[in-house]
Amino acid sequence: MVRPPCCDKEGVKKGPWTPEEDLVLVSYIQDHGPGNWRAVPTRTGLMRCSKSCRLRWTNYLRPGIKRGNFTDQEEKLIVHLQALLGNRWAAIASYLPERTDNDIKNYWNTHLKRKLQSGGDGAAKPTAHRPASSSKGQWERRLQTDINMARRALREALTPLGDLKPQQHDAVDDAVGASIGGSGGGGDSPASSSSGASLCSPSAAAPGPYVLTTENISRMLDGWAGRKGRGGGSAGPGTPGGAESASTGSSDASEVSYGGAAVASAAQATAGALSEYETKPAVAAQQQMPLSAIESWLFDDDSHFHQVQSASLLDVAPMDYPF
DNA sequence: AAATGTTACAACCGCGGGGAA
DNA sequence: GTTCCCCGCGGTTGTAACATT
Repeated sequence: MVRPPCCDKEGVKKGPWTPEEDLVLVSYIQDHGPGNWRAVPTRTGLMRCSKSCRLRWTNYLRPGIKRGNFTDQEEKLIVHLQALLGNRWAAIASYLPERTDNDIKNYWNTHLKRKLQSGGDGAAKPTAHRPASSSKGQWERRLQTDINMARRALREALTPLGDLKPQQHDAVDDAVGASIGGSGGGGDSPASSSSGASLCSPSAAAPGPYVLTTENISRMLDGWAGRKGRGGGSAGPGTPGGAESASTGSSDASEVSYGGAAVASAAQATAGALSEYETKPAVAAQQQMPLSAIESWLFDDDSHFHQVQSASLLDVAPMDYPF
């Protein structure tokens, strides 16, 4: 078997993607669906390696991505999940359906990490409680306490989403359910973390229709058309359409002015077609996993939490988050 | 207004796992 | 059972945008 050319080979372009490249990629995926990334560069003629194509798609072009500011809810959720799961961004991303792992990772590194460091110092780093000198039993007890506290914190973070009773929290449940269904308890959600769960796009979910596939893509393409029409682009090539700037503070698509109608409508069609590829697995995942696992984990176990807490909290510094 | 420092984010790199041959 | 390929993940880097001096 001859190994096909790889990223290192000459002629492979690197750096920011141009709108044209994005368009090529999107239209290819429209026709063939995501996957088989290896074939994408050769079939599209893109001078990019397969990895780069996949990354561009999953982190930027994929329908259902919310860009722009993180809400307080999201922020808290990330902090709690990070305490719970560590730097497993893909797993964390599966709880935030419209965010990519890369986005979350970046946000953590730029905002949250610093916040935690400045606000809470050592005490705010639950995963850093590595027992240098404590006995194994103590360590395990401590770990268990951390887990329970993180669990409780997560539950508290989730609760305001709709003053949810255990059966009512749609958005969280959808995300959580899908992710758990994919991960099978291990926490890792191999193929689904970014492509599966994020596409189950909780239309019923919390704050408005932030990310429907068509809007996302059409905004992007609209931006290209707009800039082209205006004669070039001042926005960086890596941010086609300035989707994020258009959506800063609000993800309401209605705020975006649509200039390039033709391209935008083409994009609508594109996104519509894409949603076929994208939503099926997500729906399947949802059907498989009726998302009760996290619920029971968060809610049913509360009594146990109190037991553990009262037993071991006395000698363990509580996690406190500075926000 | 220019220079410098800081922040935010897109993209790259290397590694490991899973599946097919 | 082994090898190879593809894909996904997490860490890291590069750079544009923004803020400060």
